[in-house]
Amino acid sequence: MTTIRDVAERAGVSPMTASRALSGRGYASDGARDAVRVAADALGYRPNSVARALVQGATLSIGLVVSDVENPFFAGAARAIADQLENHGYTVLLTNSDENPAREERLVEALRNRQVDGLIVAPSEGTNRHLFRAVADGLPLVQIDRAVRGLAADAVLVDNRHGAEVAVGHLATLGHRSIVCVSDPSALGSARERLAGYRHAIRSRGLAESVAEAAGVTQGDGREATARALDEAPTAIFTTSNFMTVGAMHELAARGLRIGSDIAVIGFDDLDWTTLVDPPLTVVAQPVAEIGRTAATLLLDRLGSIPAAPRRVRLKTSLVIRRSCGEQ
Amino acid sequence: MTTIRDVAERAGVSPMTASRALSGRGYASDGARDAVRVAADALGYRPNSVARALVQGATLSIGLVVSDVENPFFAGAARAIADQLENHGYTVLLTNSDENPAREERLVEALRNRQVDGLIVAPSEGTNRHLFRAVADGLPLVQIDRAVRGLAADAVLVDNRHGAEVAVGHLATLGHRSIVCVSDPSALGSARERLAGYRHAIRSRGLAESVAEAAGVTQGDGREATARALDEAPTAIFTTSNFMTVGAMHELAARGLRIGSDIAVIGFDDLDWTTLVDPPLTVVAQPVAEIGRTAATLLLDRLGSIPAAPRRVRLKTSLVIRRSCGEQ
DNA sequence: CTGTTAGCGCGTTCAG
DNA sequence: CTGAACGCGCTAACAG
Repeated sequence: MTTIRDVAERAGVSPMTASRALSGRGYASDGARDAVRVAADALGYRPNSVARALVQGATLSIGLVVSDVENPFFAGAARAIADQLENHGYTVLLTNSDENPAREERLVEALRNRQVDGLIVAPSEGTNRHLFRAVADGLPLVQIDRAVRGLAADAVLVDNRHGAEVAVGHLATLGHRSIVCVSDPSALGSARERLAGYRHAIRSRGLAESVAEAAGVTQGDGREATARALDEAPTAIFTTSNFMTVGAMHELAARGLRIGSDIAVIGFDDLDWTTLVDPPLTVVAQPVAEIGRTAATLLLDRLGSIPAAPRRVRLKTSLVIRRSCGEQ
Repeated sequence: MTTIRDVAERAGVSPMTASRALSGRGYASDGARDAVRVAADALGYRPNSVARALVQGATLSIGLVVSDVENPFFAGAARAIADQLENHGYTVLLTNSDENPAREERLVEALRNRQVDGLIVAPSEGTNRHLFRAVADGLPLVQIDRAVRGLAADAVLVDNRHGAEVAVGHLATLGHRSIVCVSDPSALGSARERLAGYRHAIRSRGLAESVAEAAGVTQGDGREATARALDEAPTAIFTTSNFMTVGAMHELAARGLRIGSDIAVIGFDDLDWTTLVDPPLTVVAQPVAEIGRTAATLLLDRLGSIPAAPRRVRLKTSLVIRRSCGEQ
């Protein structure tokens, strides 16, 4: 490994001059600058960010904790976050919590040991003392998709409740009176809000509510919950996330129920394939990339300046009407 | 920030004893060990991995460069890689190259500056001198999905050529004589191999080959290529990747062509939704998680021992027959 | 504009 | 089993 000393020596200057010449911070004569650059090039010098981080107390890296990058929602957010942060010189350390608070705690601790300058987390429900600790220690933290109650940290969310209300309202307007909700575990903040939206929409219309709550967040859990939901012979299903939607569709297909005619479906989250199925799916779309970009921007703000009051950004969802409710 | 000195002081021992007690390496009396642990707990001590990395010359982090985490194939691989590496104490630094060699080079350099202990890369086609440099410098490197010619590094691939041959053979057996291939840019090694499989299968049967090569790797590119491919009025389409498949299906839907009856389709890569569309898609499935696990394992091997000859692992694909070719 | 000194937090090395 | 000295590669702070 070639160090800055080697470069300085070859260029015939002191390490400090070399450092200044390369970093561009501080003064350096043009001559020195050139000589150092030439030497660095010749030697294939590669600055050691670890050493720099130790002395400067900043690693230019940020930790990202999602529940699962395989979930297209989080993959999309991760992508947008990484792009935005990389533009500002940061690197993203990616981890998956699997919605497991204990695992999340281990990950957050490991990330903090690595001296990340900030954290973006989709908090699992459970004990989140590690997040409170992080905030208490002054570590910039942005939550996405959900927010921990009482945690004084920024959060980027969507109008889950409203989105669900609009979806259920759409179903009701089409004449559905038996609308069931296939929900992620209500422990999740986002699921809870969507559920609340469902409930409010149902009640305000004097309909009977019926919720099948999944045991977990996977497609399999969604399918199992759907199977239960179908006992009520509903005419419409509202699912609270993409994995629930996939699970529901598998169960419907297995039972030979035709979407759009036998039963209406609205899912939360829009994906590649929602326009590929027949009929194309009506969904509540989330602005995934914008969520990621916003989270990154909020974090960069905090990284760059004095702590302000925690900000909670609610982005808009939109009901994308296609044909899975028998529309048209 | 509380350092190991603070802990040592509180425990009434020297920093060295505290270090030994906490790391478990080297001798430490039970008394000292306990006192140090108590002190560390009380102070909320968090070891500084950056300082440790500087002195030990190892960061316990590895860089992952994929073309796009939003691609479910890479998301799945990334997930498996992260899981496996985390089990061994490593953290994954995630980056997206967008199949852009210049960007890939910047990312690899940035990762190396951060002193990653190893690299897992899905190499973009183009100038890969940065990869040759990395290998020359002795940095453990594992390639996934594709391999750079002449690069002495491990690689985890699938039997692309064979997979494509089997797929095209299946179509031919069903009586198709006009089979078109909607291919990713042939610059990509994986696409090239799949294309070669397609060509071989076509030629060995005396059929006419017809390839529509996409301008890029996105769905949009796939759709555009499909539009061109359709000019030949083929009876079957073989696509070389999941994004190509999505693009093709959009174009077919737009033209009102019914899969399975009007035209047969086989795609490369199996995904959530392939069983949700009607008819369900016949595909060449890749063992995504196994690819990731294997890559991580190869890397861990190199991290742990003396360099051996580069290994090239070819994992098996499998033709999953469903109903998009009019089967059954 | 440049060089010197000092130290980031830890672990290696070597005496005790 | 424990401690003291030293250095990892770099830059902040100061002196020149």
